[in-house]
Amino acid sequence: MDAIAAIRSFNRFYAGRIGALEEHFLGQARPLGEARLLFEIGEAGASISELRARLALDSGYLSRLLRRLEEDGLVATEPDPNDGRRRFAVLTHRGVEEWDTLDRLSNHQIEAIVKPLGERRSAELADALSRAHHLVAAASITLEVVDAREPDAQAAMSAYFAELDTLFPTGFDPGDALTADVHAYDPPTGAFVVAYTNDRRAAGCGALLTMESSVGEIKRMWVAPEWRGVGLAGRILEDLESRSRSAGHSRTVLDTNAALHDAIAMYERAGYRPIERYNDNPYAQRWFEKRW
Amino acid sequence: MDAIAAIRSFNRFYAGRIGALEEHFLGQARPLGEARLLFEIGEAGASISELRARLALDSGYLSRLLRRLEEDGLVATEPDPNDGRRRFAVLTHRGVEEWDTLDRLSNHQIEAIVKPLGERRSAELADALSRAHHLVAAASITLEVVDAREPDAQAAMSAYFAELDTLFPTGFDPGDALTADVHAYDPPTGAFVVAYTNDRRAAGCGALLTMESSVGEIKRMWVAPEWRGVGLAGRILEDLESRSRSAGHSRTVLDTNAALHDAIAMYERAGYRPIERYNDNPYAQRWFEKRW
DNA sequence: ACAGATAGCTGACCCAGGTCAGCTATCGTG
DNA sequence: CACGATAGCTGACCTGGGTCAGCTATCTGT
Repeated sequence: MDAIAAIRSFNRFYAGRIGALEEHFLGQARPLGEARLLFEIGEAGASISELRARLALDSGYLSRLLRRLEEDGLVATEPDPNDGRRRFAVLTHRGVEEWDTLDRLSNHQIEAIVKPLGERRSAELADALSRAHHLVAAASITLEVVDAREPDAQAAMSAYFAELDTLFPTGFDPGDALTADVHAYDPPTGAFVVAYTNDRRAAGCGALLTMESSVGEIKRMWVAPEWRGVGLAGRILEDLESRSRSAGHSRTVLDTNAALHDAIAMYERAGYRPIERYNDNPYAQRWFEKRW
Repeated sequence: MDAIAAIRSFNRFYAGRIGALEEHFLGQARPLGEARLLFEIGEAGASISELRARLALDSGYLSRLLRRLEEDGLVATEPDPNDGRRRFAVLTHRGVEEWDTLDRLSNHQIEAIVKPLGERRSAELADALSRAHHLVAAASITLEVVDAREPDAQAAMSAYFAELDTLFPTGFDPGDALTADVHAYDPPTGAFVVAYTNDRRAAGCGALLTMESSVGEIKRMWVAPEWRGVGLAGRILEDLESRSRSAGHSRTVLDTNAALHDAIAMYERAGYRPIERYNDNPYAQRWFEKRW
């Protein structure tokens, strides 16, 4: 794979250049671990357990780091009023000062690297890195089966319906779709899949239900606008199809609105073929199936 | 700066995702330092001093790492036949095997990250990273004054002349340009500047000489094809101008061939204005000056 | 009210990574 | 041939990062 070689060469180069640089300068004022922790606490503060999760640190190790920052007068901890076991860490005035210093230094560091490029090329660099960032983030989206009544699932479906409402000439009325209908997506005969980003935000969803014993129906296929064009819909569809196969279906069907051109094109690319109307969905003008 | 924010956000994300990943997996078989060293020795082998320079390691530390790899039967060292003080490290058969394993693992690791993207998006990612790589590499090019008789300078000029030869309708005959003429570039009245990449390869050059006591002349402005379009010529020109100012000149002049459209455009952007012919260079059709 | 779970802390310990001074063998130069 | 410089090695030492077991205080569910 050429892509892999490119990524690896980038890694080696970039790690040595920028990564090490940042580490080195962060580590000169105080040990890296402490600096990172200081950064992570930030001006908003954070609960200890949150920090432990975000930095993936051992609880003992984190305790010690915190105590050192406390001794240096950069951080103060206070018990959580709602739960006496938990504690909350905030930056002191001096902590904020050091945070600012680190932040400023970090900016200068990057600026120094980028300065020779001039404004136009810097913008190009930023653009290339943003694209790479977005693509890697997209690649690390994972699909999980959740209960369709859960907040994440409900939010995803709501976003989907809101979008349909603006897209369809007649608008869209979800009716019971968020509540009564969702039992059809319960395993083992159905599934509601949410696509989660690295930071646990829903990037899309899709649902499967069993129409007849040998027929699965795909519904609620949706991808958040910021994650379109990275093949996520295809991944969700594939996931639902494999669940359909596991459920013993011999084919999946789906309906869609003529206004959803991209979706239709995607279904066709995925091997779906037009069939006759199989339901009385007032918003559907096209029906598809895929056999295996 | 928006660019800086983008780069920092990328750094944080990327370091946590790919960087840490690579480190972690490299470090599981054997300590990271050893793994890196193994990688760096490579199938071609390397001299100890080379390794020390490339990995920026303390000589004692490197010695110890090497000895551990030797004990594990992965590396063998042999004295340099030409210089009894120096030693050369090569991978043994088992060393090559482990190298291959690490290499393969590294590929799989990246492949796993990239796989969900599909081929087209992977290629896009690779493209974005290559562009970023190239831009950062361009930004870290440094300018150094060298003796024009040195190999690097000679090579850069030769490449320049070879290019002129293909570009000019009449071809180009350098005459004494590589030898007798270069004394004009000797400091303090002149300067020959070579642009070095991170890995000490010449990416371009430029020269300054003193025509009259108050007039500097810019010559031998050249940028290697792979480094064009990143503002390097502008940097070299600026550097030479500042040297000209320091030398007490009140203006710089230069000549160029009408075929070199990009160069002419660059000179104009940099503030150069057309003047009358000031020399009898048979290859020049345009003459410029810049005053300050 | 009590058992078990949870959050955070402490002590003990380990290892990789890194630095420094000093040693030996060899080389290049006058 | 003697001198200083250079390449590499060894010993001694330090620090940061990290793990593990066990402790205490608190919370939650029954």
